[in-house]
Amino acid sequence: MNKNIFSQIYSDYTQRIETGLLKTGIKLPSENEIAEEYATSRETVRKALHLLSQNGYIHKIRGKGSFVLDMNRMEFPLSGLVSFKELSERLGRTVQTLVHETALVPSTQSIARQLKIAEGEPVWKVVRAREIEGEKVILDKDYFLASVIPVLNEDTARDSIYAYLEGELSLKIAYAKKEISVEKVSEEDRRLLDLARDTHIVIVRNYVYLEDTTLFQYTESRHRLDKFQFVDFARRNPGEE
Amino acid sequence: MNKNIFSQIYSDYTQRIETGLLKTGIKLPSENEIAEEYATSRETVRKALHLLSQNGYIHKIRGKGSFVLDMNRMEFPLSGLVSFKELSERLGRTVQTLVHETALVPSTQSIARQLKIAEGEPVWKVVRAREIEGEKVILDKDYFLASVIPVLNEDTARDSIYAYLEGELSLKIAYAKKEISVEKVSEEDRRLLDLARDTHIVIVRNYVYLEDTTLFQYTESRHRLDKFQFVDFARRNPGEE
DNA sequence: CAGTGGTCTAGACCACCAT
DNA sequence: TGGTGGTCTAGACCACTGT
Repeated sequence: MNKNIFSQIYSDYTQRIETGLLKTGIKLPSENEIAEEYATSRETVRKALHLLSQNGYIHKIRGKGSFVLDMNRMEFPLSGLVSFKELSERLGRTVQTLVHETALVPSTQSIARQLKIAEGEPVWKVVRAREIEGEKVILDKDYFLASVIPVLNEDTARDSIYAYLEGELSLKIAYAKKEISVEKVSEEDRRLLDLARDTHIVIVRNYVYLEDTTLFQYTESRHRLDKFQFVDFARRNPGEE
Repeated sequence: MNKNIFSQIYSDYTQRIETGLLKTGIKLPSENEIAEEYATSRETVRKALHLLSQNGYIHKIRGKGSFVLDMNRMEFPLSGLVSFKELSERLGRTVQTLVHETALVPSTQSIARQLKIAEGEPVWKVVRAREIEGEKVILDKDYFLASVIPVLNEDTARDSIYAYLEGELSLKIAYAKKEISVEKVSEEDRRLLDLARDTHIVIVRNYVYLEDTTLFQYTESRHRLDKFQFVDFARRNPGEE
């Protein structure tokens, strides 16, 4: 797929680790051996192994080697930039998406502030409820810059907007900022989700940026308390000690 | 401090960005210029810039240059491996720590499972309530492998255990796994925190590993709903597209 | 001691952006 | 066209681990 040697090595190993072909604790071949195997230089191999290490797949120990970590990678509900569709496939659960709204609307004051645009500038508003095993537990409210996305219909909203953006529009998503907090349930939450007597709801605010640093999407993902989980892997940085 | 050239460059720039000396949107010198400035090779500079990019300080654009990002770095309450003490200093708030317990105890079944040790193996148990602006809103329950930490007294618990571990014991913390969820409040929560009529509480479970992949600490950080916030920065990986 | 990963070099070629 | 970052090379030396 990707012609870069280092990302080929990276995905070869992520695959082997995710499928269980390489199990927890297993020692990888040495950097020199992998370099020889791929007929490349050691620095290129190191680039791939560094990425594996950053993402919690392996841990490198000087003088010893690189070892596969056990990070329960199957349950990464919100880490990184993975979309709901990809997630539900990974989890293999009975999930369904109910699209409540797909419309091109002028941005409200609140949304304009989140997306750092002028009030009234057009945005695509998409409201979707996520049903897991028969219960509506997540409410996703997405807002996309209309200047970046020409058309958006309900079918793509039900399927995967990200596949459409990256596939057909070939928009390049670069990075995102996520904020998690807990707030009081709104009237809309009560109407569109199965909440019983809940008083609070987890809110994940997601700001997504393109390669050219344009902020093009703001998402508010509202999760019922008992169905929320977030997993994060972090490494100690050089500057922090 | 650190004799590595790349981490020197890294911390030079994190400092300049954090202090506002380099503001959002500013273009960094080109990689060749920085290399010349530090009398080093371009690949070494690239290593530093890559780290800056991974941690949300800058964004690199091919053909254009590297630019400082605005990631509101002052409010990173839980990202990475930063400790409460470091945080409170950064936030500059009125914070206080109440140590409720500092004891060497045999591990219970539950704790033994979390730390993957045999039931009964000795662990240091530290229970601390965190008071922010007069309200007790966070309850931290730490468990450390006693085989790794010989002594631990209440003074270090009140100050910073991490400074003690990394400074005096020179333990090297390598990575951590964090899990965030929301659960029902416990009787202990009610006793040690200012909760009013809250029914739920945010729980951050933190598993901390050393350089040799030993799991040596398990922490349960229990946050009052309204005082909890988590911020995360994520980049798109090569394998994900 | 040989083998491992960690850092660094001085080049090279490519893809993209501005002019 | 010249400048930028992205990838890659073929070496070098160092720090650490094992035997």
